[in-house]
Amino acid sequence: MTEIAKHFDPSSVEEKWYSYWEDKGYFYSTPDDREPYTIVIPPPNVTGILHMGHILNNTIQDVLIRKARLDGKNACWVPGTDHASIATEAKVVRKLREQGIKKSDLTREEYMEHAWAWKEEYGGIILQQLRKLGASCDWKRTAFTMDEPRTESVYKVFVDLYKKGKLYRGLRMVNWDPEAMTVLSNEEVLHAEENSHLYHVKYQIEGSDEYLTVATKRPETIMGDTAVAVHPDDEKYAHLKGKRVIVPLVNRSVPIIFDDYVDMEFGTGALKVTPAHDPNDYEIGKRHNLEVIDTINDNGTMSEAAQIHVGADRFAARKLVSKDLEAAGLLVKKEEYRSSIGRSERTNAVVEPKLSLQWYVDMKKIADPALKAVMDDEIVFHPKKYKTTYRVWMEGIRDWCISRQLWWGQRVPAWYYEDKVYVAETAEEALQQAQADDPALTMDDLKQDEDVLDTWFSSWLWPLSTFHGFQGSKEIEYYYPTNALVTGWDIIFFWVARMIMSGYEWAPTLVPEKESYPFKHVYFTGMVRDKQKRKMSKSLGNSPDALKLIADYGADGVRYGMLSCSPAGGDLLFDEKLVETGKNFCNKIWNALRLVKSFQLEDKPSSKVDELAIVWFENKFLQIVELVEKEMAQFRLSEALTSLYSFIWGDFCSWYLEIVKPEYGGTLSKATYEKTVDIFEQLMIVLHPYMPFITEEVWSSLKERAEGADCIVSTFPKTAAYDVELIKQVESLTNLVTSIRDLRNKNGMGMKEAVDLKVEKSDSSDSLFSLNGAGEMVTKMANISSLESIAPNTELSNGISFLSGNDKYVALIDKEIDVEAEKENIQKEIDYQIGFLKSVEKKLSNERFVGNAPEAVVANERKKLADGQDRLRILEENLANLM
RNA sequence: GAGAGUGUAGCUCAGUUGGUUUAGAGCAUUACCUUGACAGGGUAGGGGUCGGGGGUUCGAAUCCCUCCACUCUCACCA
Repeated sequence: MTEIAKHFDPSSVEEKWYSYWEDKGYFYSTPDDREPYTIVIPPPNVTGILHMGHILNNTIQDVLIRKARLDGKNACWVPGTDHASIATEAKVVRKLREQGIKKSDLTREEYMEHAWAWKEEYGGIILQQLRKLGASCDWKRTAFTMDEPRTESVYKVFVDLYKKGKLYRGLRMVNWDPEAMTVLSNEEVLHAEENSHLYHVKYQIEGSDEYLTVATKRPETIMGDTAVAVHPDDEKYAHLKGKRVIVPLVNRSVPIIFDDYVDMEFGTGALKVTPAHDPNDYEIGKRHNLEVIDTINDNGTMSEAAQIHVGADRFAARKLVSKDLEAAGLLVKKEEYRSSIGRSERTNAVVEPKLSLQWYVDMKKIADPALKAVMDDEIVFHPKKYKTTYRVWMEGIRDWCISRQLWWGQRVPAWYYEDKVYVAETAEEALQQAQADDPALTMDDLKQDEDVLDTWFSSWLWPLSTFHGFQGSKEIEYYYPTNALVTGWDIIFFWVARMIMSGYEWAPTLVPEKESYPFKHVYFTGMVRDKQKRKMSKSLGNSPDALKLIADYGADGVRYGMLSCSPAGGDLLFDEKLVETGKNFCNKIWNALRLVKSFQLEDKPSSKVDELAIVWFENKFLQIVELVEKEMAQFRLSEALTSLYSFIWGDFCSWYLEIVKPEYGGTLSKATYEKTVDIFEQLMIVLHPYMPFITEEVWSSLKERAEGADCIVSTFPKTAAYDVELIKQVESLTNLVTSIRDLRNKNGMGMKEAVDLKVEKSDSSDSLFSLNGAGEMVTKMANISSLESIAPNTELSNGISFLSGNDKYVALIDKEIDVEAEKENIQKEIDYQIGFLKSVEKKLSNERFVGNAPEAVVANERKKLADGQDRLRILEENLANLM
């Protein structure tokens, strides 16, 4: 026998098996006759590195994929990365700045060269890291949201939507990020309450000494005021009808207008109107034909139009204007005020409302089928509660601003000539369109839109574009729709909802024979938090280094730890302790292998005990397989893994192996050994999706195998009927063994001290011990010296009586019995039984219960009563014997 | 402002259409055992009136109402 190391060493086997699997092509999928099982990865940022969220997310996907593979399906997990327009651009700009290069000094082409170089250098690191986790992705299919097929898809979709009138260019109030200098979608703005001030400012009424006081959070926008508004029903201001006020500091005369929007109760009931820098003011401005004066530059500094403090940052300007107002005696008061501030998700800059011309998708025109699909469970959300979240958002859906003032991304496929717009997949097509209007036009006359598209405008096509759906590939007909999507709930609107909409928008034409939804199930994972429930973040430094974790505990240990604390959709509190449990579990399995391999074999028939252990375990195994299948079908992976953990640690290691284990120096029958290897092997298959490396390693160590007969491609056991009675009877035996161990414990006896066990004759004890091997099993496991059946109420000296199930046992021990302690124990049990019987009797004496409850429930209560009475009687006898 | 969710053992959570021995698991804790797979092991124990109150029901952790506490999402009045 070859020497097996005492501890499992993950590092030595993980790399070996991963490259073996890859070499064998087990991860690769091509369409064939089998049923497909498809998952597309939520593409991580191309320049990102593996963090805990990725570990969670990708472990779950790998479990699903490996299970499908074992189920004989054609499993295909498509990996890829996202170009992450704004995030990557921010990183590239920062790096260039560090090198002393300003983005504004570069041409678009030069900049893109730098960006691609960055992508080549850092891009894909995360995909290497996923391999360390054991992710069985089909790497040949690796996609990138900005590669050629995906870019082509984006252009096709843009043109298609434009032609269908579902995409337009419009002048609107947008969310402007002055730091990234781009517009943001509503979803990219995060609102939170922050401390600020409310300034009360006096505006002089033109041609009068009277003043009107308005309240504002943003005095720096005063220079852009083009009206002051009050409520039409507000009596305090009724006399101002037709009057005008002088805007402080810039001395502009503006009208006093009357508008329902104004809340009479808030502040002074008078509102300064700045149509250029507030969405509501903009609406008011439209209603009253007000001038729009944009006083803030794209970078957040005051523009020429502001007249004063030109060039100062908006927050500096706020202080300056406040001082100016105070100096002019126009600042009535400045009070503390708490209000919600919108910040850019990426740069954290305070978002500036701004009037701008951008491209939008008209979401109301594509939302309906996507909403219906989820409401009707055509697409199933796990957990269900996100259906409501989804519904509310979809019902109130607003148009999606898709253009961004960045360079890293897909450039908007629109070309302009004077006031005409030509939307086309290529410049040539755009020119053709233009020439239809004016044949004299050349390419030089057309100017392409400077903006790029939102990253999500490429990733929302992911389930279609990864299979080259827009290129007319046959593959999509095989793989679409995908089976499951596994992602965090935080991107339900950014990504999940939009993918569903894109599925229903294009699948009907791209794959008309297939269902249109992009995925059947959506498994929303929670956010990974630390033990103190804080979000894991770089700045807090509370996020463990994912790779170090894998190096320290092994990929299987990390996968175990991550899964065992991850209820679907609920946030999960990550604790390194759990990963340690996973590592210990590997070690336990490893030592079970060591034990099995250490058995000395002999060609002899299996013993009765062995036979009982084997038949019991085989039945119990089927029960667990059924449970695991059920749990996995409901995406309760954490529960399935826990079931397997206790089954392997408890039933297999603590019971099965201990039962068949030969005495020290003894031998095991070859037949039992072979059965044990079969059992062990089956356990490795069911555990494989969760812990792929150790299972493959153990599998390969258990016996010699034919080329290609590997655990990863074996067959998951089928569910089948099992003998529930047998399982129960063995459970009675293990309970009996436990009772005897407890008895030894309580009497300070070691495992080796002699115990003679007597069992009182009864129908149930007869039945239990007529089970082949039952007596031998108890004898071996509880290490008793003899086992005998006795007639009820036999007098025995120095015996301790106890109950197991409903049967009375007496243990004769060669030791002084602590009578008082024993009495106390029995009395405690008696008290419990009395309490128990009371509750049962109460139920049974209630006529309405007996009359109304289902017969089975009543019968069960009667059995509970009878059993309880039996037990109470025995306990009382036992107590009496001690007196 | 609107909506959703949560509250069960010291901690993290199960508890699947209301009924299966007067509530379960893991971790933590306590006692003991342990030179023959594993001290990262084993055996056993203690610990909860299921957030409070009310209701429906023969029967409620589970359904309804109400209150309390916390979390999240969306929308926002200067």
